Amino acid sequence: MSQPRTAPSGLTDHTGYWMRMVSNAVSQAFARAVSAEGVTVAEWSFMRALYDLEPSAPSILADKMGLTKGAISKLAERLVAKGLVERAENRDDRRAHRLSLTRRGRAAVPLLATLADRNDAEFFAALTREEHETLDRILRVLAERRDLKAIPLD
Amino acid sequence: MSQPRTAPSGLTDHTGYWMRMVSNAVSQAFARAVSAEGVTVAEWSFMRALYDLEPSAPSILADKMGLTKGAISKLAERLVAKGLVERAENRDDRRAHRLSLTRRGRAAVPLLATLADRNDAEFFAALTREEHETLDRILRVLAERRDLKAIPLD
DNA sequence: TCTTGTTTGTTGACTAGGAAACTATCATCG
DNA sequence: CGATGATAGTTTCCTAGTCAACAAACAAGA
Repeated sequence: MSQPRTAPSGLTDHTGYWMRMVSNAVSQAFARAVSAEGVTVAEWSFMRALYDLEPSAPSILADKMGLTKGAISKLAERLVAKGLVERAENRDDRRAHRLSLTRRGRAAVPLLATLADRNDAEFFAALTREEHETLDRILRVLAERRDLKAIPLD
Repeated sequence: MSQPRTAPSGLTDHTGYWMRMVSNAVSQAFARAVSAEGVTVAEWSFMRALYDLEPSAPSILADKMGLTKGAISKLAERLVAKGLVERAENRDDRRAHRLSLTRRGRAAVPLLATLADRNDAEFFAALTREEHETLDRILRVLAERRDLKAIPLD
């Protein structure tokens, strides 16, 4: 339909390409925003998850966030070092740890949430209300059909 | 509108969150597909760009792909090592190099394009034709408004 | 109980990319 | 011409993940 038979499809012919492009841009913009508060996007995500689930085992977080346990282990370590998260032993099962937010960590969540709100709003401001809703709906459909990790949370 | 005033917005309240989720899933699926051919998603992207633009300077590629010149430098090196890309000196300006696909590299593009087609089709099969078109349109709008690098290509 | 198997989390080796310092080349203006 | 500044790529250091090997703790059956 487009070109003579010899031209292979191009990058921009694929929805996945645009998806990656836009997704990267959103994340980068958000990364910039939260870096002013001294955290990364992954750290925000971790803290927000804990906010609802604490105290929670690393493996649960890994599942919710779609990261490996190795990644969670290191992420938790960074947050502990920053004084935003604390690790406690579990008396019943000493393999399992229990992670929770520190007072400081918990206090930071609403502020970061505000930044996230603002970033999202600014980025998708180019869309009409209807387009935005449609986009949301489609993304959720795709996520559900694919049984992507990190489902609910809230 | 959602909860009482004290609950900060959650991760899943943001479109950017779902975007990252879905985008990662598409990319991962595609990464698996192309890895069978011994290349990564970034390498495919690089090769596909060169397919249309060769011979091309690294800086141009960096611009098209939205990567830093450092990243391109390393990416090119990997592809040269794999025998898929070659680097030539530019007689006029010896700072600038000219990158092109080798015969093997060029030959691989149509096959990889087929894999990309299939991956995209499978992933978005959950959508109706209309939804798919809408999604495409919205993503392109967002990309353009944000003046994202890596515009046309084809 | 003890042994075998499973689960939980950590660690190390590796990959990929960004930021900034660095090198080499070119351009320009005195 | 020569100095100064701009430009093209490379390199180094850092962050952030994966994967696979691992150690510690638990579970369950002989």
